[in-house]
Amino acid sequence: MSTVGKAISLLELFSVDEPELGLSDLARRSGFDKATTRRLLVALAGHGFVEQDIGTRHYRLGAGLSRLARIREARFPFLQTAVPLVRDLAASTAETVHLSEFGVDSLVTVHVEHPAWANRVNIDIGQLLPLHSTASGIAYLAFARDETVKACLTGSLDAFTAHTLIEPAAISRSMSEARERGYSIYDQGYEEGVISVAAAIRGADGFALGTIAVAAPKARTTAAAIAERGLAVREAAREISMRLNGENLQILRRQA
Amino acid sequence: MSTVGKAISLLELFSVDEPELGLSDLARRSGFDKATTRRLLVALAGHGFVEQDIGTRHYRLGAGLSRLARIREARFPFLQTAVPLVRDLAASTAETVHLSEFGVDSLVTVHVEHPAWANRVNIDIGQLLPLHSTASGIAYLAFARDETVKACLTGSLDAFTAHTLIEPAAISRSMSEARERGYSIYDQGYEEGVISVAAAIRGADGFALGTIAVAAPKARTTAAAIAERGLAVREAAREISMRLNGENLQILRRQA
DNA sequence: GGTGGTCGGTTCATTATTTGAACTGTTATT
DNA sequence: AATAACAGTTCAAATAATGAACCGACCACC
Repeated sequence: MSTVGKAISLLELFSVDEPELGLSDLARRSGFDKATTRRLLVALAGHGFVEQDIGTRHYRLGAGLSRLARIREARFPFLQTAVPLVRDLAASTAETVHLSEFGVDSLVTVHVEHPAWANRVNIDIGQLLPLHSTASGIAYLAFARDETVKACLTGSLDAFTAHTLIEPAAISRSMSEARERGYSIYDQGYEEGVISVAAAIRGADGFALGTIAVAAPKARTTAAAIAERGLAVREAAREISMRLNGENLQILRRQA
Repeated sequence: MSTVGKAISLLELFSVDEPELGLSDLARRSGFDKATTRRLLVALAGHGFVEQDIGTRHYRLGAGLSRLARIREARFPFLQTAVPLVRDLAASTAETVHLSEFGVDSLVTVHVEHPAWANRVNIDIGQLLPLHSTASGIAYLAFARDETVKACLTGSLDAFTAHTLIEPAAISRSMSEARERGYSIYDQGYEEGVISVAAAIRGADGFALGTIAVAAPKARTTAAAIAERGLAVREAAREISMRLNGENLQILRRQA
């Protein structure tokens, strides 16, 4: 692995649940030597990618990341555009709504709205969603580039529950359905007792950029609710796509 | 420079004005060899820190950065907390309001609200603000750790205009004033014709984390307006600090 | 329709950086 | 007072990064 890859995988050890980690802990979890880990952390800290708590000496993600993320967001206002619609959808469905963006080979959860219920589906920001076993994943694949689909379907796929689709043919069928319907449905593919609907947010080229999804405990979810939510999520995704592409056109026009 | 540092300095070549860059361009600007640049980009792309436009083959900042920034933001909801108050302040002052967070050795602009005026102070997200020559910088230094202040005052300081303070004694005096008043005033220290007021956003330990500032064309700014804005910005900073530290207490309580 | 310039991307012998076992010193626990 | 876990450092050995030269593709210009 390249040194750069090692440094980044250190960053990826941080999560919403464990936002601060000590040196030894980082070394242990990454598998790198303590000296190596420290050298990488110092390099990262030098550019503000991590910062160290003065008191505990623990490390956490730094402001440099916020800076770059905001620059990205300025060019490509995915969050800004989508979050209000995620909120609306969360309000109208009273279930967990989450927004994801495609990165490397899975979907990255970038925003979540949770309902007030005690019994609800909990999703953390930063969580990675596999493509073959989630409603979001299927919705994404339905409008993804051929090479992305192929990369996903070749190689063995993990079965997280008894309901997870691991046959390429079954996944393809599910994708086709999602494409026709405009939204995907996945029944307990990633976790028992959770049913989700999702729709793809698409770029100007028609390919999927990310997804918006509603996840709910299966126990209180009727078939009618699924159909209703499907339409709502499809509508939200369409609206986000439209606003995004409108913005993009403006940007291109300004550059020209 | 470490390989990691090189990779990060590639990322830092992207800005709001130039969010997409080609390989040769990146190599030229970074001073690295084209092959090196490419290797670094591939490593970064492997973790979603950059992505490549399929059409133009240009590179841009990737979704992996958004992911990590959101994880950071979940632990430390600086933006979420501050942005509404930045908006309020922008509405009431009708001037440019910007929010910064400290990173490495300068302040990083993480949010900006611009007024509708054609003649206004323009600030980009991601822009770095020097500590000694901006209202934000002085406000930050007024409540910064001694070592940060010392690091800033030792070494030669750039004079951006004829008004920039470059004497450590003068800067210290300005800091003291800001500390007593609760906000800083800087008259054309970074750019001619711009006058700003700023106040420090402080953590639970009392030290500054970042700043909120109002910047306006000097031509339409009266002394009375400055005083009024000063109080408003101080109040906004106090409110943000309170909300942040309240949140932090909750987080600590949850962990205990 | 050739020609020179630039682009993105690749190769591989040379070179410089990264690595990690062993070390110090500090702090919390028993 | 002993133990253990922690953060951080050192330096010879091992490994990964480097960059000049290369390819093919594309574009503009004479």
